[in-house]
Amino acid sequence: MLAKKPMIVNERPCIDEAVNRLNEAFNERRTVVLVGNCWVNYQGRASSKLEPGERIVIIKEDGSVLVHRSRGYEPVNWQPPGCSLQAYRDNDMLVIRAVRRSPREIVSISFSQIYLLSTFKMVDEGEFSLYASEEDMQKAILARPSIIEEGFRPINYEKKVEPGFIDVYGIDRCGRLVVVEIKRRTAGKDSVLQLAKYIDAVRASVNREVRGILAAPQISKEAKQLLTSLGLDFKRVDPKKCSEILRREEDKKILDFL
Amino acid sequence: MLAKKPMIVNERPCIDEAVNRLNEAFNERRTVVLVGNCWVNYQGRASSKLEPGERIVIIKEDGSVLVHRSRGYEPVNWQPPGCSLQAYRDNDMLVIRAVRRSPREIVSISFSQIYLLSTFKMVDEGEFSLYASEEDMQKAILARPSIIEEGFRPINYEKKVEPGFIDVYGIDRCGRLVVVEIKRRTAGKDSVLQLAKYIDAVRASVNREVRGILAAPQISKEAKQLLTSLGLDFKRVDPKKCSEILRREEDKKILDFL
DNA sequence: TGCTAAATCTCGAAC
DNA sequence: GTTCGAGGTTTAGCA
Repeated sequence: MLAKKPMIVNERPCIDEAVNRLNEAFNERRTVVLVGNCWVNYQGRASSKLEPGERIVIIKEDGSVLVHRSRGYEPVNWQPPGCSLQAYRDNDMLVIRAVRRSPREIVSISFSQIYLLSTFKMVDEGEFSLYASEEDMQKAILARPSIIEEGFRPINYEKKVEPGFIDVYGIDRCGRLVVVEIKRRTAGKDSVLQLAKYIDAVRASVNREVRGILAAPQISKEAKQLLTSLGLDFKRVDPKKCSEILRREEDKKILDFL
Repeated sequence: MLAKKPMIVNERPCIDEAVNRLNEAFNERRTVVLVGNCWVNYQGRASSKLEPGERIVIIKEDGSVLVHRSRGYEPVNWQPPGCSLQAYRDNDMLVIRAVRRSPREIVSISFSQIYLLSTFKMVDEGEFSLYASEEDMQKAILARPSIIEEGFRPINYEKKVEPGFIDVYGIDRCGRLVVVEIKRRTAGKDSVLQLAKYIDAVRASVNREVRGILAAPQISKEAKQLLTSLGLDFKRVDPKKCSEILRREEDKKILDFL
């Protein structure tokens, strides 16, 4: 929190004070946390109406708006970043209007009571890193192809074919072409169909035997059946082990460099 | 806000006070809003690390946890409803541990500074209604089949075929079978392929002509091309008009009942 | 519980 | 800008 722009906390502010604080916050791109009794209307891609009740509203410096109820992970109403904000009094209500262009969407929040209003500037340069994404799994397979099977040699990745991109493309120990489809979570039928589409595309362009391998931590029962019926293979690949392998590969590179 | 369990607001509380307030809130299932400087670790389906910075943390009465950065709609870290919560002191840090079983996941939030801590009970019985979902569009088409085309007669919906469920299944004015695939938003190539799969499944089971209609508010250019090349049709259907039609049908039912 | 399909999905990257 | 794919997706519905 910047010392020169400290946090402002108001308990049970009157409407006019809240209007001033909010518009000041919108102008200065301060973050807003608001707790109170409100109802919400939304019109845009769909329409919704939320009857009165006590909620938490967060308005961020980038213009994103979140209306949270007492339960659940998801906001009941929201507006993504970049919308224009306005607060005003309407009789005995505080109204916040958040408008997004393209697609045009309007969220209107009307407060009959405000229990808490706080505005502040958040300083946050901290880096966020997520391990074992699908990309990490791909990197790990390229760095250590034996994850797929002994003798597998990648020759390409993100290879473009008609329906999309092949995660990893290579040759097995017998010289057959291999299309590898990677999923970082349980593979479903959609993954099998995706792999099948890629294989069809490859078969249409080369006159050789083409194998398909679905690499994922798990596979659903139905997907397994479909995969088998199509003559394709499944290889269990653990995302955690992939991130460990990547870490080791990074270490190796540093050693090689020294 | 219940009068007997009023909102508690602490600005810059010390760690021990925050620990007490938090555990009290967890026990009493009070909602928590916390603003401060923290770092976050996550381990579960994946792993993540968030370096220190100022964030907003919301902990709801159902045990859901949200860590929000200064920007964006999505929380950077979270825990879905039903996780077990614990707050404790670790040297000069306030630590909040949120553990979920099945899948086992742990989010650990460590605060070096707390600017605002507020706990309260939210009373929220307000109803939420969203208009014009895909289901509403389906209902509207069943109630007024002419939305699709004159002479269209539905004979089934959510009909099971091998790859999934056909939204609406019927017969056109010439007696040809019709498979209708509904999308409440701009239809893409995936929608066309989904429709094509259903049609293939129907064609495999009956020895009759089968038409396919994609019903959506819009269709992407690529999807339109694919659709045309497959000899299928597109019918613009406005979700808003569907909800109006549904409303009128509801009115009619009430009138019929009276 | 597990799986499937939808979402005001969001978000980011590629075209 | 649009389009496409991934997500710790979440959520609801159903076998």
